[in-house]
Amino acid sequence: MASTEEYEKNLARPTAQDVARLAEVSTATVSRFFSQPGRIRKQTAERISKAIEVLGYVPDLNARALASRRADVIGAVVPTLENAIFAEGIEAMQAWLNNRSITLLVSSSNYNPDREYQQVQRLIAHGVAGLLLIGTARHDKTRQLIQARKVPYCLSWCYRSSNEEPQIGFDNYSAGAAMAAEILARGHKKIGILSGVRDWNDRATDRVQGALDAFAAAGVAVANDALIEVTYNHELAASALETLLQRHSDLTCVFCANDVVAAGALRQAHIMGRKVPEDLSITGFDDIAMAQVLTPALTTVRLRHKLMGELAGERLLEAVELGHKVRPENIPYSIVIRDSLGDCPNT
Amino acid sequence: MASTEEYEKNLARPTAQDVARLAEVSTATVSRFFSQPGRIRKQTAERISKAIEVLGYVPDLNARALASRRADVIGAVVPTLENAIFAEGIEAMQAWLNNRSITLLVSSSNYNPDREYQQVQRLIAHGVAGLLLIGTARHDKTRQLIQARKVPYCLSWCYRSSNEEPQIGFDNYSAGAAMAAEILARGHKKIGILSGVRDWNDRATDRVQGALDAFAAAGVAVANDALIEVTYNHELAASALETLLQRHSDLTCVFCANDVVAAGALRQAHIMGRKVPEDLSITGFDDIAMAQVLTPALTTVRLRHKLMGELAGERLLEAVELGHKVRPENIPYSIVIRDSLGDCPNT
DNA sequence: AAACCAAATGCAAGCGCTTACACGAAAAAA
DNA sequence: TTTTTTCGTGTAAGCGCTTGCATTTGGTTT
Repeated sequence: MASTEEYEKNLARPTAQDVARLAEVSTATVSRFFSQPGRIRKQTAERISKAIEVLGYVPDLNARALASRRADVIGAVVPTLENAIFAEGIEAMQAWLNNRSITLLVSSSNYNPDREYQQVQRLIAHGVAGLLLIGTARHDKTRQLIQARKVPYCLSWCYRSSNEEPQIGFDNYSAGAAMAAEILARGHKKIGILSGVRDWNDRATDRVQGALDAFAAAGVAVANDALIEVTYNHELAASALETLLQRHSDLTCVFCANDVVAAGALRQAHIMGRKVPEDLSITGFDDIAMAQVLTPALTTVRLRHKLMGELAGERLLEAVELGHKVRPENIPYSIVIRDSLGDCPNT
Repeated sequence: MASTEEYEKNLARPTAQDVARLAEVSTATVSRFFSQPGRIRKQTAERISKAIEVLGYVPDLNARALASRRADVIGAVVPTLENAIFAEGIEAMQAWLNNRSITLLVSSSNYNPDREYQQVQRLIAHGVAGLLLIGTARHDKTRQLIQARKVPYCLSWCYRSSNEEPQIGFDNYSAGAAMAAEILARGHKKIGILSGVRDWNDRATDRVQGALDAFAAAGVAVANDALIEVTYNHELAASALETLLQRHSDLTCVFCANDVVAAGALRQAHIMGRKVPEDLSITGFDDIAMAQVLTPALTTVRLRHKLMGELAGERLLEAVELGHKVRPENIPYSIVIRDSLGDCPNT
């Protein structure tokens, strides 16, 4: 029965056409009801409103995007949502955008530039009006694609003054140096570093380099084999700390490039019977929620991930609406002194 | 200069039309190049392929969705990505779906049923082919909307045999009881509970109820004021534990309905000088990554969040393609015994 | 009451793609 | 060879919406 099918279909997905018919107006008016409600006579608006209600009409955003040549969607490609800093930032950005009825389309690259390119392509295929990317390191073709499509975009979680591209994030280099200064101020001379994987990751690179340079400037040398790279993972960090202490049992402080690694290190230090901070100091980076609940509570660099997410939403939307580049922002960090960093025991 | 504009526009967003022209075929063939590559002569396919490459063509998924009446998009509404269990599960689901070139559109309800309804509406407006929701508690109108649009959906992170709807998740009630059994097996009689907020949250409700019933069945009463509800937050959990111990200083074990709360409790116990597990045992729920890095390492219920995410992706896609309901799955949990649960000290 | 002017609506042409249906050519069967 | 199939492709009619332009409407002004 074609008629039954059709009836059911209409029941299932009422269109603007249906609304128009019921409200006795044209589809143009229904369309304006959404886009420019002020331009519609109150009485008409009520009829439309009632028709929408009665039919359970939900506008088709795909059709809208196609017809209007713009989508109320902004895209983001993060390395992974399993990293709490990205989850937090993205969550905040999404909340901010949703309140302005724009959709955030998120996808993950798993720290892989090839996948990032694919995801960017996919987001562009979805017609995103703007794009949030993480960090500065990526394939040229990714940048080219974005520029060719003239999609407003910005980099996030990073802020390198040397970079021309719009960035909303943190100066990881300087933050790394600042934490190093705290460490130096407590008299530490034998220092180890647990870095994140720096390949294709400017945040990890800058954090470590900032610290390294600060140590060097103070005349404190960090041996090559006193720096170990670890992927974002507690257990690997734990065993890395073990290696570090085997190589250099005289370390009094370990600078960790993120809180997850620091947590693993903290755990391992405990297992190895090194009291933190009495025997060994450990510092983190990011100030994720877990940092303050660890024992001892983690001294770390606080980065305002949520603020960053909101700001990114705001600036990206602004750029989309005004049609210019994203206004960059260097978001200040701060050092949170808790318990895991103490004075150098040999002093 | 209209011609310049047009030129630039064409440069920026080549269409299937442009590809067709360059490859000297019709747009129908270009379309088939994507949807049924096997049906195209190799030689033709190569011309199209080259044209796509040359122009940097990216298909417009909005137009595709409109014309084909189906979108390669599945939607999910989670309470929040800041909760690591959801971040993990969604990440896994997304990875699974992306590998099959379907997009996962995620949004957050912030544990608010009204927002959940809005988000579902938004996802439907985007034309999602399937929908993932968390838990069983929601507004009726949300369910009605989904059913009216005939969108395949499934509930996740929960599995209640009493529920008719397709679910892919865990039997929280029974898992709660299982952990309670472990606690009872170690001789604990004075037990406190740190629950999640149970209102509109069936997972928290079931976990606690399962434990409560198991305790009762063993003749162990949990005083009304020995159960405190806490929102998902370390600090609140810490102060809740403090309250709990003030009210009942003789507690030997605290059952926590999630790991984040357990982490806060662990921290607070340390601050209050109660040794875990010698003086006080604490159990968690979820087995998030942090659980094993805490000191002492957390005894908790392991839920396979990633597996759940992948399975949800698989089953949802299957349901979309085959046009039937989602095949449900009760995913087994397990108890992970680590250090935070010990024998009752008074034994 | 006529004349005028915003304001409110309708008309209709697409947006970029998919997909019956049709059709000619090549391959298989007769 | 002729007749069927099969295959590869084109034609063209939309999908549900927006929007420039034309038209109508209702309220103001004279």
